[in-house]
Amino acid sequence: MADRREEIIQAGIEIFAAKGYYNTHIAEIVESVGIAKGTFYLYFNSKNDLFISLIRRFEDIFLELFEIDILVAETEDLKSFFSKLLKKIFSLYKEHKNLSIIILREAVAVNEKFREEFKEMDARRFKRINNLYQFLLDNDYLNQEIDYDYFVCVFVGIMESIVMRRLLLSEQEFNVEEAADKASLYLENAIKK
Amino acid sequence: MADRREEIIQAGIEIFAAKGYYNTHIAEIVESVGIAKGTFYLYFNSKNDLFISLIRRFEDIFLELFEIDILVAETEDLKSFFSKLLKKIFSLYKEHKNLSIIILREAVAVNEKFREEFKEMDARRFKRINNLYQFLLDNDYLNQEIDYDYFVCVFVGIMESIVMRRLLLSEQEFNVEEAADKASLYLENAIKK
Amino acid sequence: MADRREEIIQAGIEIFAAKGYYNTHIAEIVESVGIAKGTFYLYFNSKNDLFISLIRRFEDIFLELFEIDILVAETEDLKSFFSKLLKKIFSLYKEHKNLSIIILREAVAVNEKFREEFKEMDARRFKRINNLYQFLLDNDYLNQEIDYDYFVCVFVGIMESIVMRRLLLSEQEFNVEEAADKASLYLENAIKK
Amino acid sequence: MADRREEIIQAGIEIFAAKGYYNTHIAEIVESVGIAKGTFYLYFNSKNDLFISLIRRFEDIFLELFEIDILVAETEDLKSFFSKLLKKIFSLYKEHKNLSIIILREAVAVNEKFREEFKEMDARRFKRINNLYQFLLDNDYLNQEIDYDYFVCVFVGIMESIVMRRLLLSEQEFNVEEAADKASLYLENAIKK
DNA sequence: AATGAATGAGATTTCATTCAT
DNA sequence: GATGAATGAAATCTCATTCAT
Repeated sequence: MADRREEIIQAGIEIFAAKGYYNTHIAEIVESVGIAKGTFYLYFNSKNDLFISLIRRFEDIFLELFEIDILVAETEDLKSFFSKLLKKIFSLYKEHKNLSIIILREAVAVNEKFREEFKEMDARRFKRINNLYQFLLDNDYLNQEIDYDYFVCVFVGIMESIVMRRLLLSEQEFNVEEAADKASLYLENAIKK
Repeated sequence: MADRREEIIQAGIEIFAAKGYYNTHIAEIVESVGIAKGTFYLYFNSKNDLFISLIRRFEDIFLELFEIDILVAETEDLKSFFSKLLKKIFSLYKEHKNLSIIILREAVAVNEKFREEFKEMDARRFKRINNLYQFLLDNDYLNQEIDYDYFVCVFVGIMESIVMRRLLLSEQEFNVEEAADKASLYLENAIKK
Repeated sequence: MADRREEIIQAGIEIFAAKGYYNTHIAEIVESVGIAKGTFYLYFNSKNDLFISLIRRFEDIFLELFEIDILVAETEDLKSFFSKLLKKIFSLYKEHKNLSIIILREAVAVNEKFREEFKEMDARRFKRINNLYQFLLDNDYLNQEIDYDYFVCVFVGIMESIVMRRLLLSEQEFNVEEAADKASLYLENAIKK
Repeated sequence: MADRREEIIQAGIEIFAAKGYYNTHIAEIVESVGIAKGTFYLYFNSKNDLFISLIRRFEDIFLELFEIDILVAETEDLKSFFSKLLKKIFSLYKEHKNLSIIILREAVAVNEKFREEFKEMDARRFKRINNLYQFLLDNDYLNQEIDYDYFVCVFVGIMESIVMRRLLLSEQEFNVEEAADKASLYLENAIKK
């Protein structure tokens, strides 16, 4: 029986990703886990509450991504830096595909409450990307005309567009290596001096 | 009384954008228009039907965007080309902010049916961006390492990320000129020879 | 344009028979006639009113059936009497198949109001069959053990059962001659001295 | 609290019989049972579903009717055979008067789907009456001019006509003994050699 | 006479949540 | 902790009828 809460979260990830928030019913989740409806409410206050937990779960998992210290240490040039970073990012999205679907497709749409949650998470993410920006600045890799806010927008935009269209909406196997390679080429060109 | 159908569409755009598909109820739409519930169903078969109409409306409006012939004619260099194109794009998104919210935030999330509708539209959009790509190729602006699929991903990703974060999720006034300028700089650098 | 009222009645007969009272909508009737909804209400007070008119129409058409004087005049024996009578009856049902469907299938079911209308009609019909009964009695054809009420029940029951199962529910062509022949055999045997 | 499903079925039988399918609303059924609307849908998928269940219930109850083995064993002559059989039939209709109303009055009328359900049931019933026919044939009771299809039509027609007019549409107490006696007289005469 | 856009009461059905066991 | 029958507010959609033109 392990951890009931975790079982529910896993079922939630799978079903929310497959059907979307409003087309997922508590009945399905509890059936999938093999528990009674009442039991669900011992572990979560509401359907809403479970969904928020999934957003948090996403953040927990993707938190480590921008701990770039290790990357930095072993970086020789800008292209290989981006390539390594994107490989990590894409791999994580691929590994947690369902959770990614929930975040990229559902989280902003569902309702105002989740939107706020999402915006806060996005802000925290942006802060972390700041580390990356600082690193690039400090190492004199950055074209001085670049400004921070737009750099993050561009970086996240390219990354999410690839994840969305190559991984989530596509029926073909997502090739992490190739995607990282192609994208890093754009990024390097876009911002190098 | 003008055009009832159009009145309903306008109300739909506003309310779907504000509350999302599932939190928008026919009752609110008809109240907003000032008609009876039954009247709504004279013009649309269902809530679903109205939503689909909004997706189509978006496509109609944004169709012209990638008719780049005029742009092409008056283009001097790659940066000013992108800048002009993005100014047109961003202006249109800003002008149709609510419709944009519906497309970028709701359309993929609501349900499988809309997702299909959205994917088809996305495919048509990508085809049109092909014109842009061909133009760049023909004019020898493109780095030969660039491949088409990723170029479109990057282009759309940057564009949508800026629209999403600067226009839709931000509370501040969206500066079209600035956004087009910054983004075109990245794009030029990213793909020029 | 002939007679609007009659056009509506004809459309009503066809559509009520095909779809039943509650699955027939005024919209369909007026569309079939080629008039506007409002026009319908110039000729009938309500959907109900039209349906009542159809019940009356049935009665008008079937009224002549039990004017047996002519039959009586030319009758030689009981079997040929029944056979001739049933031939007339079955032919009329066949000719007015849709109206018959409405009476036999819908009229009792629809609602309390129609039920009353139907019961009254049934009573009038029974009275007319009385003529038949008197004729048989007067001619000393009837077994004395037979009583009137049950004779009518039996007569109408056999007749309607054949109409219902052979004409209305069956997909095969209804053979009036055969049906009249078979049924008259039973009837003759059942009541002859 | 006994059996919720059964309580709903009993309420359904009563109310459908009194008001007909389209004038019976879920609200009335649940109020009559004393449950909430949602509870109804725990036991039946729809109003339709409940109605189908009632048709099936009718068939279950009336299934035994044509198990004529016992009757056959104790039969001396044709008249007393019919009389006993009809007594059983009429008693059952009387006992389940409301269910009988639903079948004889509503089932064919409501809609195409029920009509199919009804036709299938009618076919099964006819098959069972075949046993009766065979018995009569085997015992050399039947006039050889009689053919099967019309015999069933006549038998069912007489029976249903009596049930309809004497039990369902009449306000007077239905006398089973008398009805069986009268009808069996007709039947015997109609088919005996 | 004829129209048809508009009405709105009311029907069926859904589903997150509760709570007595 | 676990259950699952029961809830009931609320949503979508229907359609006979009206009435200003």
